[in-house]
Amino acid sequence: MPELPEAESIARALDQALKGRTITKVEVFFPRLRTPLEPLLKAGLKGRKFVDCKRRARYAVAELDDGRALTMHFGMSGVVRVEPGSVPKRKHEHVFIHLDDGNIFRFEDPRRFGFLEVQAKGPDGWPECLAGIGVEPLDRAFTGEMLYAEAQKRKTTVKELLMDNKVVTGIGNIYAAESLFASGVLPQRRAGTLTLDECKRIVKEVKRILRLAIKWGGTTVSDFKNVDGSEGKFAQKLKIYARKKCGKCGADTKTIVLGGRTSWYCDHCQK
DNA sequence: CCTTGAACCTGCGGGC
DNA sequence: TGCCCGCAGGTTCAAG
Repeated sequence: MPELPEAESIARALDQALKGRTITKVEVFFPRLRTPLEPLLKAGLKGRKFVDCKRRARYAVAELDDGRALTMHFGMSGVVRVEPGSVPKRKHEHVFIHLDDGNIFRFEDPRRFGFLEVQAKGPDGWPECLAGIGVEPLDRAFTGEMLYAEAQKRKTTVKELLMDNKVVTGIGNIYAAESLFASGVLPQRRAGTLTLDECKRIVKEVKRILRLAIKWGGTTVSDFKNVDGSEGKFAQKLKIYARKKCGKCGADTKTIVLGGRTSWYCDHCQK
């Protein structure tokens, strides 16, 4: 599923496709995703206009002209499209939001781990469900010093720390693996053993890889599609995730399960 | 507090 | 051909 680069690609595309469009009808074809979908039907969306769409963590937040926001998360298998009504409904498309230009915003999600709700905005301008999440990895506040301070407090591995949304948001299984590989740090290293220099290197690589992945439209492993239907081209740039051979030295990669997730590494290139 | 493991789902590929 | 198992970009909740 979409990690930060995929959510960013979706949010940017939706900003273009939805901005200024008025909602003419909402249809729901399944009772629930992660949460029930009835409230969406009863939210009074007809006649509301989209103002813009932004990303926060792995959420895309489409703001409405009444101060509320259509807030979405893509779970493991969520795909969003904006297509004409003439395109037949796919099997796992659970929500249609019809627009005044004849297009339909469609939310497809086979595994239904996704999230789609109309939320009131809190004092910080973001929907209430986003309160309490960690720092944005591309923000200036995410520094080597900050990561080092967090690492000192914990007994977990560095990979689990990078994937902890309460610390830093949006880094999932793919980009944690790629960032640690690029940093030369083993994913199973205890966070408390990291030096400040290593934390600085990890932060630098996280930012570089996320920016690069955004540039390539994210990573498609199997399900993910951009709003225009294209695949995430960063899949071709992966050096370690789901690879049999290390993308740098060519040695056989190894895996270890950390926090319940398969973690790929090269014990020659990472220490 | 923190850490761990299970649960929520469908689809796909591999082994038999 | 079909069945069973394990696994997949995430998040949340209960239990220790």
